[in-house]
This record gives sequence, C-alpha cells and structure tokens, in this order.
Amino acid sequence: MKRVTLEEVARVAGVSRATASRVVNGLGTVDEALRHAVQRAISSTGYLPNIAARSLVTRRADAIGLVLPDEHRMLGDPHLASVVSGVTRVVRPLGIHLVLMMTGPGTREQAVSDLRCGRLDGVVLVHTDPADPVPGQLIAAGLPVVLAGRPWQPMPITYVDVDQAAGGALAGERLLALGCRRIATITGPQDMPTGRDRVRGFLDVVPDAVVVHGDFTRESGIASTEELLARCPDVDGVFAGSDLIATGAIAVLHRHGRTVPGDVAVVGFDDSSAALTCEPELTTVRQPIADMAQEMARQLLRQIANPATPVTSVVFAPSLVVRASG
Amino acid sequence: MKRVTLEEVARVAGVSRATASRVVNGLGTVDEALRHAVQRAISSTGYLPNIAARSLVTRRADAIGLVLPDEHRMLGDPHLASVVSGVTRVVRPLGIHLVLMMTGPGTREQAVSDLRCGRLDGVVLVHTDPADPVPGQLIAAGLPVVLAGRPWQPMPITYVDVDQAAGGALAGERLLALGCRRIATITGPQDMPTGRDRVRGFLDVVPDAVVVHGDFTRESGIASTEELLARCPDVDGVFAGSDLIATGAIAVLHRHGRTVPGDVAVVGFDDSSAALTCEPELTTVRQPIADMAQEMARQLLRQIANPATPVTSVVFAPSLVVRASG
DNA sequence: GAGGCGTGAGAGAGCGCTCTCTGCGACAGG
DNA sequence: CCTGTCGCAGAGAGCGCTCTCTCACGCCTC
Repeated sequence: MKRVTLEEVARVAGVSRATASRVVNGLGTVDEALRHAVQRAISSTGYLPNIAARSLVTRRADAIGLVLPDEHRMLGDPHLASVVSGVTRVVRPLGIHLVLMMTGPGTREQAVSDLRCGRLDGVVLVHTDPADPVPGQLIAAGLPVVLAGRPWQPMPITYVDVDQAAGGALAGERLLALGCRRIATITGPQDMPTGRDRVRGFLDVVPDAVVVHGDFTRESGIASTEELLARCPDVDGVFAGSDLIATGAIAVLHRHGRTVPGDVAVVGFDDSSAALTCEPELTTVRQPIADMAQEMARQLLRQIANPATPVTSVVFAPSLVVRASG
Repeated sequence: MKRVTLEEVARVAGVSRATASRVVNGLGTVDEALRHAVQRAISSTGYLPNIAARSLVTRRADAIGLVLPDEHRMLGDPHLASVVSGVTRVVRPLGIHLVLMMTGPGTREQAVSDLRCGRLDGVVLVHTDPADPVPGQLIAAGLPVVLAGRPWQPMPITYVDVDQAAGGALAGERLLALGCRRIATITGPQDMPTGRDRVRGFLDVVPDAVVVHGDFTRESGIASTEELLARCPDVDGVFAGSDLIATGAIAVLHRHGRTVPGDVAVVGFDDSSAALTCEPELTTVRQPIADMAQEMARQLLRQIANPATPVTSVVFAPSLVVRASG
C-alpha cells in the first residue's frame, strides 16, 4: 500500500510533473499523445492526488461546514435531514465535503477558527440566536457564510428562508374556508422571528383569533391547549405554530372528548414526519426545505468563488398540505 | 486580513520556527520564558496553524466520514441525528471533523477515494447491504472502518450493534406478561439482519405467534395489519418490528374499532420520536443509539491510531420502554 | 582542566502539489 | 535571413508545517 505521487505518474508517463499536473486538472494545453500517456500512467499506478498538498497551494479546502445547535429539540428534527440532503446534492458533485458541526455552547466559535485556518471554505449556519457571536465574527472577517432562516436582528448577511408570515396566512385562510367561527392559535416562541412571523401572518387574516403563546414543542402544545379550552371552550379551529404543537393539541382535544376535525379543525406548520404519524393526519404548512437547502449551498458557493458577492436574501413561498385534521 | 504563519510568530517571539512549532503542539522541551514569548506572539498575531500544511506532513486529515445511504426512508430517521450527535461528541473535542456523506447509488465509492488520498482518516459506515462493495474494498486496503450494525454476511470488520434478538424477546415477554393469548408480529424486511433477528428473538419467546412480513415503514404497518385482522381477528397483542409499523398498526386497529391497549396491546421497536407523537404513546424497545455511536467513534479512532488493531464487535443490550400502548 | 553527557534551540530537509516563468521549436511577416 | 509570435513542455520556486539532526552550552566526573 505505497503512496503514488504525481512525481511517479510523471516518471511512468515519461513527462514532467508539471505536465502530469496539467492533465490531472484539465487545464493548460497538452499534446494529445502525452495526455494519453499520463492518463494511462494514472490508471496503471492508481494515482489519487493528495488533497492536503493541493489545498496548501490552492488555499481551498474544498469543504464547507454546516453548523447546527446540539439542542435536544433539534435532534431528530426532520428538517435537519432535508437540509443535509439538499446541501449535499449541490456540493457533492463538485467534490466538496460537507462537515457537520453540532455545536454545544461555547464550541460554536470553532467554526470561525476552521474557516480562518483554511480548513473550511464557508459555512451554512442554522438557527442562530441573538446572543450568537458567530455571524458577526464571520461578517467582520469577510468569510463566506449563509444563514438558514432570517437573522433575529437585521444584519448584512446572506440568508435563505421561507415566508413564514405567508405560511401563517395560508393556515388562517384554510380555517376560514372551513367555516370556523371561533379560531385560536398556539404560537411558537415570540422571541424567535419564526415564531413571531407565523402568528403575524395568521392574525392578518384572522384578526380576532384567540392567541395562546407557547414554544414549538409537543409539551407546550399540550399545556397551551388545556389553557385554551379553559379560556375558550367553544373553539372550533386551531392554528398550531408547529406540527409538534399540533400533535399535542390533538391529544388534549381528544382527551376532552372533541373530535378532529369534526369539532375542532387543526392546522399545523412544518409538514414534518409527525404530521403523518398523527391521528388524524395533519393539514399543515410545508416549507420547501430541500429546495431552500440547495439554494443555501449555491449562495455559499457563489460567495466562496467570489468573496465580493453582495449580500442577498432568498425567500421561498410556503404551501398548504391538506390532510385530514383541518 | 493577512495570513499569519508560524514563521511570523517565531519572528515576533524572537525564536526559531521549530521552537514555535514545539509550543503550538506542546511537545518537546521548551524553556518557560520562550514558551511564554511564543504564546504571547500567538495571541498578539492571532495565529492559527494551517491545517493543510500540517496534514501534508503528518499524513493525518483529522477528519472522519460518516457514510449514509441517501434513501428516502433514511431521511428524517430519528436515529440518524443520534448517531451524528454521538459520534460528534467523541470526535469534536479532539478537533476531528465529521464529514457527512450521503451517498446515492454509485457515489458510495467516493468514501474509498477520500480515504486513500488522505482526505479522511477513517469512516463509519451505516446500513450497508450485501451488494455494497465498499466494506470489502476498505478491508482489502486495510483502511480504518467501523460498521453501524452487523454486516449482512460475516466478514472481518469491526462493527457495533444492539442485540436485536434480545430486543424481540423483550417485546415478546412484555406481551406475555400483559396476559395476551393471541399474539402476532409484523416484521421488518427479512433480507436485513435487523429485520430477521428481531423476529427470531421474539419467536424464541412466543413460538406460536402469527407472523406477517412487512418492511419498516408505516405504510407496511397499515397493509400488514389489515392482513393480520383478516387472518386473525381475535389478535390481542402485536409486536411491531419498528415504531413506524406500530403507528400504522394502531391507526388500522382504531379504524376497525379496536382500542389500544384495551383490545390489542402493541409494542414497537426503536423508541423513535414517532413513539411519543403516537396516540396512545408507544411501549417500545429502545436501542442506546447515542452510546453506540460513541462506541463506533472510539473504535474508529483506535483503528486510526493503530491500524493493526484487531477486528472487534461490540453488542449493546436493548431495553424496554413501557408507555401506554402495551 | 579535559572529556562525557544531558538539555534545549536552530537549521534545514522535505511532505506533494500548483503555477509562473523560461526555453525550445515551428511558423509567419518583413 | 532575421525577428516576432505562438504553442507547448520542463524547471523550479514556493505553499506552511513537522521533525530529525546538529550544535551550543552548562554541568558533572575523574
């Protein structure tokens, strides 16, 4: 198992290392006969270019990072897999590696180091909160970065998101179309843009809705629905800020003898796997996650290729998936 | 944004590059005063070692791959996240990168190239099937590799798995303990060791159980349960080969007017997120995925550190999580 | 005081690759 | 016939780092 170097390929082919390199990278002009000689030498020796050596001179790592928070509610997030798969689809054919970085508190800065020491060419950042210093550092250092989701505060950074407010509106319109008269919403956390925007869009359409604040979890859906039924027993339509909330809500509604969608229509958000395992299956707002992920990858590659690329934001339209629950 | 090299650190500290390198890597003996001078120089210049240059000479990439099949049923697999997070936990504190490789058909060999050209130090392989040439190639080349799950055919390769048969037995014992008289199982695919072993362990405990073959999906759970109810309407206990099967089974049981666990007790396998969003919540067999993932990482690191490490297999014990469904 | 030895720093040789620069031969234009 | 140009291959200078090898210096022993 000896290592084959370009030097050796050149020797076998009877050319110089420079010419062998030209053939490997397909640039420059090389005589057809020599090109073939080199190609034969490559396959006969089983040559593979040493990435470290190449990277040392090209100053490209041919690797990008995907930075995720290692939070429990993130684990098993069905979106995660779609993001990974979407980014992979763009990046892999180019021979670029995707480095997964699940960061606990404190280890997040690692991404910045990896970028600065040339180990990574750029990063996709998921779910940054206002306290996260990483985006700021990256911007300051002029390093390629794309955010998944609109930043919490306005900042000059490229991001890709879905129009959360439009999604909320979609849900509201659905409940109205179903003829619901007493409509409520259980929201996501109001300190997150995602949580806020969904309600905002929803309230634009159903201004007199009852609002109960929660977070995106199933537990929160359970607690908030108990509260909702106490405050407003005649509710006949619920917009849940997430599918998980919706599953919790439906469990509580059943426990209280309400049928879904008979007595109460329920619309979720995310079109996660929970939407399908739920009884009844969830009507929900879908985000085109895979498309968004591909767009993130493309935006990042653009920045890497040309660091002077202006900051952009791409916003995708959500869609309503009608199933049994509402 | 100029790059700081070790050369520059050495110049600022007034020492040679060699000494600066010793301080950075913490090896060799360096005078205390010089050590401090170098450390000051490092922080004042903001020095970060160039990984490519280091990797070129150390012949270590400080990166490992996690190879997953890019199949739809794999997307959103709740285990995936636990595997990633477990591996990350071991590997990250050592500064080792985790490269996610979702491979479509044909692109799987990429992992072998990445390993051979020094881009990756080792790989964790998930869900290889008998037709997969990669494990064989890796073994032949003597490259560090760990399999997640027992290989389909016996081969000299290190793997980490859970005792699937013991898990099946756990489920069988539970149904017996509940007093079920007419017990059935809906299996996973019988061409996968995972699918086979679970039934085998189950049948050791409940030899007269009715067996319906399916795969691990919810759809399969739905179809198989319809079949089961037709063949055996008095069934009062079901062991589902996966949680997804179980959710499908429960949906069908409800549709047919059976209560769970009143009329029919249901036990799943995996303790996935579906087990919690299900109504009623699923009694299920848990695999200690995060622990297993950590073990995989450790095994892999051992092989990387010492390629002569003998092939090992580590088998974890499953446990029963009792909830509402059975 | 000479020789042996241990400690710690510097010199410098690569690691394998890319890429510029040089050089050489062929051909066109003056 | 000489010069300019162009096409294409080779020489070689790094990229930034690690690590061996050499060497200087101070201490101990005889």
